[in-house]
Amino acid sequence: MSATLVAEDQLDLIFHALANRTRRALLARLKRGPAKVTDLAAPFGVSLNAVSKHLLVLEDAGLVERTIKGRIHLCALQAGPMASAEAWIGTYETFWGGTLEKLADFVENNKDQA
Amino acid sequence: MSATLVAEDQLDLIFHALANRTRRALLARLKRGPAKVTDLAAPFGVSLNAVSKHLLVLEDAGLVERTIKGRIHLCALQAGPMASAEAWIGTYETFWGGTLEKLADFVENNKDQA
DNA sequence: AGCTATGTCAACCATTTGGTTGATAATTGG
DNA sequence: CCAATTATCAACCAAATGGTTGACATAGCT
Repeated sequence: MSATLVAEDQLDLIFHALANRTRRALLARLKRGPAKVTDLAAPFGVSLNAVSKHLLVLEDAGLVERTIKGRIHLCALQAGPMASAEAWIGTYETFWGGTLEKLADFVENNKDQA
Repeated sequence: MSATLVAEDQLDLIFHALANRTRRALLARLKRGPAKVTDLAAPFGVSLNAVSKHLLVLEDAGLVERTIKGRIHLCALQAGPMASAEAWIGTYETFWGGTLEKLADFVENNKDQA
């Protein structure tokens, strides 16, 4: 357990975690459900060890949670912390314009299946 | 001009640019309007040179645009590329739940001043 | 018990990062 | 013209990144 994480510290961790395409791909894979480390590594052209390290980074950012059962480490997506990142970026929406309207449409069209 | 930037390349640049708190602070400062390099550097405990390098990173990501007028480099916020990052994160909203509703409220309450 | 599968740890390596200082180029004001 | 301002360039440095290979501990299977 770390001490209370200041907002800036958390943003550092999350944005850094997202700044690598292998890690983004891992997160994308985890959308389809939890997976063990070997299965996560399979589709990538990198070693199991490399993936193991990427998972540590993702865990540090709170984006992946691990459940150890025997020798299997089941990794699950924890998207929650991404909300902070999205909120930060959200404060810039005014500066690229027109987005609030598109957003309104999107929300309108997806209200039911939320 | 670089060759066509694949989406993943662009996300690499943007998330990396946002993964540093000094750079985030620079962007935050630029919300209040364009500024020259010296003025941008002033509030930070780092050298002018360090800020100069951070600005290069931000320019690479397309988040800052520079207008050179004499010896003054006027730096302006270009938030546009953040939309890609927000869109990417947006595909995870389903996984942290309840956000679509909050979003709907937000959009409702800000429709007028959009 | 013994082999195999799972995953981490440790050491190593090249490159990048974020910062520094000092020198240099260019513009501007007295 | 000279001095000061603005900002980059170049070299350097310690630390972090992203990757590797090899060794190790644990857990299952036969």
